[in-house]
Amino acid sequence: MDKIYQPAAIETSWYKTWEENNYFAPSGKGEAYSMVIPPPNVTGSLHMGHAFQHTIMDTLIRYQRMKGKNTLWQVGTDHAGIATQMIVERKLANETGQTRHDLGRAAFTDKIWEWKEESGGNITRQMRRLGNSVDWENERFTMDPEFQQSVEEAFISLYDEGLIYRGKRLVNWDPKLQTAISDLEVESKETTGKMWYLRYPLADGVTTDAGDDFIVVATTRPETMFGDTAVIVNPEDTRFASIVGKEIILPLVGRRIPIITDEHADMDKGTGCVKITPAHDFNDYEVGKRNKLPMINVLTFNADIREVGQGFNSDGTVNSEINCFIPEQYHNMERFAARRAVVSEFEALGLLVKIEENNMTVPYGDRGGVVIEPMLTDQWFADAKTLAEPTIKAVENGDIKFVPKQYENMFFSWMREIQDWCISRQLWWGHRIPAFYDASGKVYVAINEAAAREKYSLSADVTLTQDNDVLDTWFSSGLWSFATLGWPEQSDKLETFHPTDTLVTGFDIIFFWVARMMMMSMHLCKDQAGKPQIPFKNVYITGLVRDESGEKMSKTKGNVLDPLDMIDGISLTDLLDKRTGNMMQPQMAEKIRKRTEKEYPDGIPAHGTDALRFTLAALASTGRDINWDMKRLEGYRNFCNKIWNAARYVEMNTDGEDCGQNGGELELSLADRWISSKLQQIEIDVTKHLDEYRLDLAAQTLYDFIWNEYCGWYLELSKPVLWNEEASDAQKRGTRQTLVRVLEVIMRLTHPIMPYLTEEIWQSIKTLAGVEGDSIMLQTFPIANLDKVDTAAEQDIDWLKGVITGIRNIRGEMGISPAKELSILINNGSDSDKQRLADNRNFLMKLASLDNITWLNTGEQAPMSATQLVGDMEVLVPMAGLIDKDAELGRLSKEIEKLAKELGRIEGKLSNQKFVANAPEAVVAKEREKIAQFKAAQEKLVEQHGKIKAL
RNA sequence: AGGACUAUAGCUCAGUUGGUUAGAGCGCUACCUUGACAUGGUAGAGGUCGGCGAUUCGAAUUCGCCUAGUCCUACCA
Repeated sequence: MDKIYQPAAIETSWYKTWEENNYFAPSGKGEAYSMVIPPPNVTGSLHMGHAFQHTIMDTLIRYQRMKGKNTLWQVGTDHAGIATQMIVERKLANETGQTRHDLGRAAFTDKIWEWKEESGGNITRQMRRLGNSVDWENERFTMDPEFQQSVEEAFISLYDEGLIYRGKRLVNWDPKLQTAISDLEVESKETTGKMWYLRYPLADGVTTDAGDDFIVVATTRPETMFGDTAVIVNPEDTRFASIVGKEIILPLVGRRIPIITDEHADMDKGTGCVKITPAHDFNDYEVGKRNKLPMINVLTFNADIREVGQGFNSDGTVNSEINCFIPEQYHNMERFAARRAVVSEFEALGLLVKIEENNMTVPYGDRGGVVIEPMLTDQWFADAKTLAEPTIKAVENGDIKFVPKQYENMFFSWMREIQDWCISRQLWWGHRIPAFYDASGKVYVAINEAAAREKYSLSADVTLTQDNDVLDTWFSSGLWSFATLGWPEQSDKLETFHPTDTLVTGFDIIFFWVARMMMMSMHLCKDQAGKPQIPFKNVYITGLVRDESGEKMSKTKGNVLDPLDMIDGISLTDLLDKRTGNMMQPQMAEKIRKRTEKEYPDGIPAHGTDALRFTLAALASTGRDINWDMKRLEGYRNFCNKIWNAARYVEMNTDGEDCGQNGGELELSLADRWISSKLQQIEIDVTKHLDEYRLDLAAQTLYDFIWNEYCGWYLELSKPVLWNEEASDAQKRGTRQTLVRVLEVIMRLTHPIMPYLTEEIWQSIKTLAGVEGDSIMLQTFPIANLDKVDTAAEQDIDWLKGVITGIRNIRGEMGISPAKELSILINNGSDSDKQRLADNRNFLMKLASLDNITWLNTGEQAPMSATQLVGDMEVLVPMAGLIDKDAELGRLSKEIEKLAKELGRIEGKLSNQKFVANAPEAVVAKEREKIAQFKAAQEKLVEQHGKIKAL
């Protein structure tokens, strides 16, 4: 073994071995345990968030596999409709200047498939490097023919049940991408806008009670006024009661529109009069439906003003009666230009009353980044309310649990208010909706044209054309948990692995994905008894991985870290290229460059997969975002090195030696019994933490045990046995065996988090440890054996540590070189101290670097010494020639002061009658014991202080 | 506007049912190339647990209010 841990050398080959031997596939034996990966975008690449989630999932699946479960980690990728289409459109524009319309639908989707082939391997390569033990043989892609079929089947059956419908509705429309999007894809941004107060003249010479021949309405979007079809006032509003039922003449257009009453008008807001534009505002749309108002669409699909509006009745049918006139100077005007133009015209006409600054939130498309328009279009919708109902119950009654639990509230509040889900998208990349239309526009839903003809008994002379729209990406990923297992076919796999056990994902897609998967699964999947099947039992919600200053990682900020760069390292030049290359806003490049040069002047060194995974696990406290800390990664890289070197030590001392594999008498030292005893508790703790998704605590437990107990104390304690020529074969055998077996168990305990290092070490020591097997990943997870718990040994070692630490403290504080061998004396020791001293003399001499220990009997005179107390026993280091008087006085004072402070606190407590009366006896007794002990110690130290001072 | 979460050492974070001398890593100080490891070892400094109040014999932990920050949902004619 090399002196320095070199991760790259061991990490590349083991993954290949595992994969080639098909260790990742379900074993077919034991209880099932399954997870699905949240399918990443097929053309994307993994970021730190993925690395984080994949580490958690891989740790869980490796742990369950080692526990003997029949494990499946379902892997695959998502076609990610809008995102992928945008990437390829941009690429096309950059390379040839063409748009997708220049190519046509078929040629363009071919281009996307090409791009998928080209870049789709990226993710899977990264996952392999991260050590993810997914079932590659059953990799799925949401656009695979089988998956496609599942999607169509789901759509058709929901349609046949009346849970999917088509209709003309107001939807969120992205004018840049020219598609409908769902509520969830809209991001609200806070901005300061303006509110314009406009005068609408009353028709027919009517005046208000105040004597005005006009009313005033307020709006933030004047350009939509071309589509106004009513003005409302509150039915209770006496100010306007007299003009209800009268009409106004819409300026610029000349259309007469009615003044009606509706609850929506708030008497205390604005002027109390509200203009209603049902085709361009969600509230107005509702008002329009309630009052059967016509709707006039005045915008084109890219949100310019139309030449003539489109009139509809409130039920969505065409209304050819209504006057849809739009003045010529506005034709094809961009929406914000039109806004300015309308305002100036109102001003010119003397109809602009005032302008107010107005804080408001404006909706933006999360992909296109432009302001969303409510747009009246024909779309497909899913009846989310009906679908949501059983999922709410499933969470309420605990069939599905969220970790951490507070996300359940978030889930409930959304699900109980859920709106119908717009599932059609005007894109080319995705699952084309299996719906066909005849010449009259009548719709037929079936898997293909032939099926449609048969299902609806259509004669051959009816021409059918398929719907041009595709389904929302989340519609298909909503089927992920069961469509990947073969649904709608009732496959064995589906039966074995569904519902899955744990879903690990980010809170940002609880609504997008988690909730949808629950709705889809519970509606479409039934168990044998016909009961709706949940997609998963537990949802582990992870936080976000942020940069060191707590900012979200994003390309535009230039603070993105690629997990592979943590693993393999990257030079500054390459890192700069990566961060500043191919930017949407090149002006940011210089800033990012400076920032990167400052943060990583030498690039990023290699740390290895295991260190990265351990770091992510250690940071994974539930319900909290992670601020990435490069120092932490370094620390855990050092931890890997520590383990590596401990293994080297073990190998050096056991390889070719008798470790008792073939029998022979064994004598275990106190240290051997102690470390074995401690190990049992660690096994219990790690198991508990992993079962409770506390990977951070599991990692912390392992770190502390391995570094401090095993390496820090036990390896040191093994030396006095192994290097002692007087030790017997049985003693050496006992220590060697303990050394190697404990290490072997540690490797298995740690393997789920750090697969590579543990496999490498395990392979080189398995024979010495007397175990057999091809790979650590197929070994059993350690189970505590309580027979090995040895409380006496643990107490003895605590005593030993106390003596050693006491002497080291004197050395440290007094500046005595560690190389200087000391003669110490023991005073006021009990019989058990004497026994312990006799048992542990070797350990003590070696670890405290002593050349002599003298036991003082009662009454024997001790030379002037520095003193450390271990219980009542005094450990004395003679001062002569070694210790400065003032330094020792200082040290003693410090100790005395500490004790005094503590004594004051406890005495206060005990003098409180209420405490003594009310606190449990054990607590009071404990305090009394402490006080006695501290008092005795204090007295001794004070006496010592006095003696030295008198010198 | 409603809700959730967070606030503990210089930094990043643990602290499970109230009783610990409040912990870890990194950083800092001093000393040390001792035969696994300087990606190391030993010792040490550093905290009125955001503020106020309540409950309790006892609060970092429970409750209320406040402050600061993050996020979500809704509304904004």
